[in-house]
Amino acid sequence: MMTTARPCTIADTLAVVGEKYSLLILREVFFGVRRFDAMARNIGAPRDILTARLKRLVEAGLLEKVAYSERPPRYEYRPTAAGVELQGVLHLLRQWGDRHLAGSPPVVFSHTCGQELDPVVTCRGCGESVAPGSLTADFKVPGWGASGAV
Amino acid sequence: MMTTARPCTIADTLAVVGEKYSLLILREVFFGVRRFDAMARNIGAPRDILTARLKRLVEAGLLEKVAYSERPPRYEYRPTAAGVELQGVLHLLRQWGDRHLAGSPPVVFSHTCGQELDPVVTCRGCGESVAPGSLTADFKVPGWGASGAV
DNA sequence: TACAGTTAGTCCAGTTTTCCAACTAACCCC
DNA sequence: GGGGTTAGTTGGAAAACTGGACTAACTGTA
Repeated sequence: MMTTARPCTIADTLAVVGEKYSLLILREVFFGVRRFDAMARNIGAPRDILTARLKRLVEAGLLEKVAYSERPPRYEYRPTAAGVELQGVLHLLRQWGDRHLAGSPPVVFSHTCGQELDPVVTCRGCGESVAPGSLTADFKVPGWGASGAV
Repeated sequence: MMTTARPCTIADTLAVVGEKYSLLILREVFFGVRRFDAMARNIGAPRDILTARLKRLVEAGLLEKVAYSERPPRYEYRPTAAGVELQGVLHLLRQWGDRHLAGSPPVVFSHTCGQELDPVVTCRGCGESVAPGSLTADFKVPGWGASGAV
């Protein structure tokens, strides 16, 4: 009888950034907002929750806490390289919402190429977009499915 | 005084798929697991929570509930086109975890091109990858920042 | 010196959500 | 009739979230 959940990196990643507000903290940090008060305002998160989330993100290596004042001690939060790697997730979430939810986009991004950003997930190997059905899953853990198209 | 949170499509999207287990439901559905019991097992989610999440995802148009048995009435959950569009998010979350969390990947995906999938977010306009700093944000709502690099 | 303002939190009581296990309902197969 | 499958529902305890007030250590202004 199967009693544990599927071993899964997506679930593991969500254990780090899947709690309420965590991805919104990263959003703010990418917008250049790096201080506690401004984050609390922009996100609309309770301050104690924000404290807890920042702590978690620092521990997980997505943000680093940097002093910008000695007295009184004051810190700001900067994205690490690992944190920056999650920017794509935010682009895709924004794209999905802009496409499927009511209302006009509150922010538009322009790429250096001059075009408005429309993000596409591609395969690094061949450069083609990753279309549904273009993948084969190979499960490495016994009991959790064989190879199959996704 | 600013009292409301930043208007943001990312936050709006997370209101739909940001609750605990929602993205894992989509993961299962993409693996072809479409029935309640199997989802509950594979995700490890409480059954009442699963019920609530499935309801929400159906209402939001990400899944559709399709009868596969008349008597007794039995339904399965299939991804809609809008649901499938979120697959990229899962690929990126998995990639991030495979890179930054301990343990070896429990699943590996192969693209039709023959290579192991390493997803990259690119700009549809120019085909180049979306590197940090290669974007300019243009805020459409007054009071929420001017143009700036991201 | 007094006083308002800024910044980064902490604390608390009340509400909401989640968790877990058990239970129901409607079937099928033997 | 008994056991197995499937899709939920229910209820009580535990955990998380909420909003607001509060602290501490400054800065800048009059």
